[in-house]
Order: sequence, then structure tokens, then C-alpha cells
Amino acid sequence: MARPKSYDRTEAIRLACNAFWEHGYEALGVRALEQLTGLNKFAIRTEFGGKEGLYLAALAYYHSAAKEAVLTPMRSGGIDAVQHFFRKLVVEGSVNSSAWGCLMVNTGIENAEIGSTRLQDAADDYWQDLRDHFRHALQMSQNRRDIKNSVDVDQASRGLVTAVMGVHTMNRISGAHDAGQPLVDMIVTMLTSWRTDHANNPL
Amino acid sequence: MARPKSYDRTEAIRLACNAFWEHGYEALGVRALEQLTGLNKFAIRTEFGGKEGLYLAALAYYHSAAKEAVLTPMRSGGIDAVQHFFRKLVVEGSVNSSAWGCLMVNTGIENAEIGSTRLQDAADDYWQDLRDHFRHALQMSQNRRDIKNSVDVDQASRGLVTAVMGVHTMNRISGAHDAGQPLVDMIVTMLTSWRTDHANNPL
DNA sequence: ACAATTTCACTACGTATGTATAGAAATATA
DNA sequence: TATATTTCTATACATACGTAGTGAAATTGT
Repeated sequence: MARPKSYDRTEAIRLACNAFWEHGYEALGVRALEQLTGLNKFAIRTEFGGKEGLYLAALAYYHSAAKEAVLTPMRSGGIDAVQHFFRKLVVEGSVNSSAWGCLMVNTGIENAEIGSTRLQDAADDYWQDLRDHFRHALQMSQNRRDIKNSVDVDQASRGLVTAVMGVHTMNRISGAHDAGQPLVDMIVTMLTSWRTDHANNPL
Repeated sequence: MARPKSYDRTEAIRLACNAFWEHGYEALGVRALEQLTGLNKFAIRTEFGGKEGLYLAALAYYHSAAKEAVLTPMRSGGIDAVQHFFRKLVVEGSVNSSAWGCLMVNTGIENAEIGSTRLQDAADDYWQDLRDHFRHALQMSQNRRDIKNSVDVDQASRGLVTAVMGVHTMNRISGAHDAGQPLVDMIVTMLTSWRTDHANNPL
């Protein structure tokens, strides 16, 4: 009993995610968003609560997409899965390999100024989620005696998250989806060195 | 034969550097810059060529300050100096340890959208300079047989630059000057593992 | 066909931006 | 002390921003 919407909500969020990913938050105006997403100003306001609301929806979409594509698969594996995750950071077509870097990194860098709690929380959730998955995978491998006991799983997972940020940052700064390759190689090699002898059968 | 300037040029650039470092480029308006630097709009335009010119001066100042404090000292050392560099990334009071991250990282992330060639070049120069210093130090150590021949010095220096970006990004996102500590520890440990037996005398 | 309802397209508004302009203020020289 | 020169303060301007409002358009139910 009403005029139908001229856009597909999910697709619009996906497009908004890509747009913010590429251009950032402040640099992307509402009028440009209309062009890039197919949304109109009215819809942005009533459906998403304005520009910031749409950004939050984009962050949630990005998180869920990453969760499905690269986080959840990591729960079934150990250190192999972690190494696979890192290799994929610089493989073309992978959801988390992009010349735009990482939406969460870009948000965190920019939002250090914007200071929105909601944006901060969304980004924090993402990084904590990534760290939890690293920790889970490493702990599983350590329980199986696949990696040495000298490895501090908690500290390692924190360090790995920071390394991921480095790869994304390098990718964006260089404008190349694989600019972070050298660090990926270093991390993968380091992870291999953590393995015990009986588990030295890298993929 | 003229009215004296009401500001100290070098000090103003230093303050502008800090201001851009904390707030970013687009988020910091000219009127706020006046308050934070002691400059006035007229001086910003005539002395620096507007906001972007002042930003370029700030980038140059940041680069030179880093060069003096942490790059040049690295030329006299080998892998020890590299490890020292990484440790300092999370030591309070160090010029390259800050809750604001790194001006060059922030610039690179933001400028991926701004698209100013001059800003891009300034940031590129910085990273190339850092990479050159890493490479020089590692090559010297390898020539002295302090690190293994299996280490690819060129690739390693690229990877280390990316790791530095990761530390800075984590520091800014977390709002803590030492949030990147776990990755620093990982890198330092990894560098130690590159040493040959006769050189295993870390500081 | 008509009315109700929702969405769309367009305009308007207040604010903020970077830059440019204009006159006042402050110094050095004559 | 008068004048030339430079810088400062203050205002103006054109543009862009996010948001809000307003009437037309498009659908469903009667």
C-alpha cells in the first residue's frame, strides 16, 4: 500500500561499503553517496539515520562479510589456517586483499579524530574478533603440540593483528592489493618456525 | 623596514606538524590551525601557500626530525640498530612512538582519496628513505656475516617497513603509544633468529 | 476509479570550509 | 617626525556540507 523503493537495501549497503572503503568517511559526501549507491537523500535519512547510520551499516556489512569469508573458516583450522589467512591478504580477488586497504583500518585512522563512539566500537569489535580467531587457532595448535610451548599465544595473536594492519596500510598507501607481500612472507615464515618437528608439514 | 612577524616560523611548522599529526588534514580547518600554531590566515597563505603548503612543510619537518632522530643513527649500526629502531616504536618519549600513530601513515591513508601528487610524493620519499636505511643496515650485517645469507635483504627491508606501518596503525587506532608492542616483540625476536651464531650477542 | 500511504525528486537552510580582499597596526629608514 | 614597507586583524565570498521540508509520483486496497 505504498510506492515501492527504488533500491535494493542489501545491494545499497554493499555499494556504500565499497564507496566508504575507497574514499573514507568525511571525504565522501551525501550527494556522491547517492550516485554511488543508488540511494536518495530521503532513504539515507529514513532508512539508515543519515550518513553516519549508513556508515555503521557498511561497517557491519564489512565485518559480516569478512567473518563469513575468512574468520569462520579459520575456526576449523590451526596454524595452517592462520598462514592461509595471511597469504590471502595479498591474493587478488580475496575479500581482504584490496588496493583500498581495509575499511576498519581506514575507519580507525580517520575516526581517531572524528571521535564517534559508535564507529570506534564497530572497529574495535572487528579487531577483537580477528584476534579471538587467531588466538583460538593458535591455542588449538598448541594444544595439539603442533606449535612450540614457548609461543605466547595471547601475545602472538595481538602481534598478528598488528601485522595485518600493516599489510592493509601498505596496500592502501601503495595503491596495490599485494604491496604487503614481503611482510606476509615474513609472517608466514615466522609461523612455520613456530611449528614443532612433528608438525612441519606446511601446506 | 616592516612590521615584524608575530610568530616563529620553525616553531609554527612544528606546531602545525603536531596538529596535522593528531587531527589529520581534512579534519583540521584553517581557523583551528590559527589557534594551534599561532599563525594567522594571511601568513598561512603568503608564507606557505595555503593550507596544503603548510601541510607539505609539516611533512618535511616530520621527515627531517625522524631522519635526525632515528634514521641517521641507523646508518652506523647493523641489525642491532634495526632492533633498536623497532623497540623505540613503543617507548614513551621516542619521536616515533605516539598515540597519534605516524603522520606519514595517516597522510597515506587519507591521501589515497585526496589524491594530491605533492602529498603522495612526500610520503613516498619518507617510506623509501626508511626502507633504504633498513636495507643498508641489514646489508652491512650480512656483509659482516652477522646475519644469515638466506635472508633476502631487499625483501626483508620491505617487510620491515610494512611492519612499522602496522605498529603505527595499531598505536593510533588504540590511542596508545605502545599498543604495537606485541608486533615489535615478534619482529625483534625474528631479527634475532636471523643472526649467525658468532653474532648472537644482542644488546 | 478513488483514496490512502509510502517513497521520490527537488529545494531550502544553517553552518563550515579555504581563499581573497581592505584597512589598521607596527616597524625601519630618512 | 614623516614615509615606506610589511604584517596583522577583520570581513567578505563562493562553495560544499548534512539535514530538513514539500509537493509530485507510484503503488495497494477499497
